[in-house]
Amino acid sequence: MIDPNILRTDPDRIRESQRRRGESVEVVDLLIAADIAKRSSAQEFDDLRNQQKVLGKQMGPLQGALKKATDDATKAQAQSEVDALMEQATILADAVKAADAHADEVARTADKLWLQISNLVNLDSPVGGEADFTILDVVGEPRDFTKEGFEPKDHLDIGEHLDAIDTVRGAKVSGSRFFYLKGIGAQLEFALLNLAMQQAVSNGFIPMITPAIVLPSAMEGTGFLGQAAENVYRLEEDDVYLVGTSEVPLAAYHSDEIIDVNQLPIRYAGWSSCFRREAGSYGKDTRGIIRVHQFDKVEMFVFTTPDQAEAEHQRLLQWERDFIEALEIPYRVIDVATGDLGSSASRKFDIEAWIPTQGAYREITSTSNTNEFQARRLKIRMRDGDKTSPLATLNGTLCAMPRIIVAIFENHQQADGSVRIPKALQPFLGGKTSFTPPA
RNA sequence: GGCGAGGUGGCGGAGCGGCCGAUCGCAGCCGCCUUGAAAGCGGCCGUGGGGAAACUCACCGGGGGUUCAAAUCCCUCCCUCGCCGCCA
Repeated sequence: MIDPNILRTDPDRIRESQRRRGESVEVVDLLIAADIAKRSSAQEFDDLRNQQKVLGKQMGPLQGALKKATDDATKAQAQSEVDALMEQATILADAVKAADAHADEVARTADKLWLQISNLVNLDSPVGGEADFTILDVVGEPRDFTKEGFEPKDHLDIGEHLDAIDTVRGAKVSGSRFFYLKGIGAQLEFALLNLAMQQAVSNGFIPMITPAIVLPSAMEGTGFLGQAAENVYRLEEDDVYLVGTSEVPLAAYHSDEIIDVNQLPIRYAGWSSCFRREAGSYGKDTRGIIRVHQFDKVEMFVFTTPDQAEAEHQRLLQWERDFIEALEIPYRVIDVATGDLGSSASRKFDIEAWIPTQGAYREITSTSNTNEFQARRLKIRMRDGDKTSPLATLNGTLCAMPRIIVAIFENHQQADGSVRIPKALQPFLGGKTSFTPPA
């Protein structure tokens, strides 16, 4: 959620953000009304409760006096005082109960509306839908296969030729959009994991292996139960969720905590399986492993101060670029448009790798600045002197396995069907320089 | 899965149903003392909401209940620890 003060002092900023996202603007007005109602009903409850407490404080001594009374006159006197007080208290108790129930209800309404407000978009983000991104940079030269004299094969052909990817058996065992990484394929993933972790650690990240199942509070807190909910697997029986990214367990790791500002930034590199329902993507990327229900990913996640968030966002982007460049993959960087940010991000940069057989750049990493949005929901604060305030969280993909493997296979394939191994990866593959089919 | 014990402020650890947002110790902060430090002494020392402020309300694992009044009694769920069973 965003700073409630903005709602009270500058609601137009929120309206503008919602408008740029293509989301409800009316909800802002509903929320303003609900916010006022919430505060006034809470005030009513406070007052009544205060009266009840004041009354309650008189009750003890009075009953004590009643007990100690020896003669009938004082006893009767005390008794009548107790009775009168009790009568008042009973009436008040009902009023308190009613006010409490009302305040609760009103607060719930307001809270629910708050969850419908997405993070404030960064005003520098391009406005529009999925196609309205701006291109920030293009790096590397796509290979000219015509000039090289052969037709590039797609990653699945290559993967099958190398006996590295098996989607047929994936589908047999688990259904469509599941796959096996086998032999070279599995080794490649381990090599990528090690390269990614080595880079992350040298950049000050703490490696983390996270749970892949989380409670609703973690999902809610990271903002994945809004529009993104349809893509989340839920285990009904236990009321838990499979994470679509380790961003969720990493963000929630410090939930309900107050972190000393001197410890920031805290950087984690999380490794976990990721699960996505891919609802509403029927027919898209049905071939190969570009869009799958389960994959592994190394994710960078940072807790920092809000004033450092934008600079950190640039650093995350740079680290993503470093990794892609180490793998010698041509790519471009895009500034994602407001309509395609997701509810948590204020700004998002995607890196898209060149995929030769598609003649297109396809998303392989994504880094988001969520400012204080997730931290507010997850109650993660920082202590600066005697002040506590929400901190900022950011996330960025370091290495999403299937898509990186796709990019490596397609971009580094050779005419003879082998795949060249980029230098940076060779130390993690026993010094091997190319992938060839198993004997 | 079964039985037992327990969940209180950064940590430890109290808390007859009203005087408890909570005694005390440690850690931390400020001051005094000291050439400096330690010790000692004095003070401060949870989080959040509302309010300009005075002040006020909420929170003692979560939720519900009893009561005029709940950290304290009842129900329920969760978690931690111990033992047993089962499985890695």
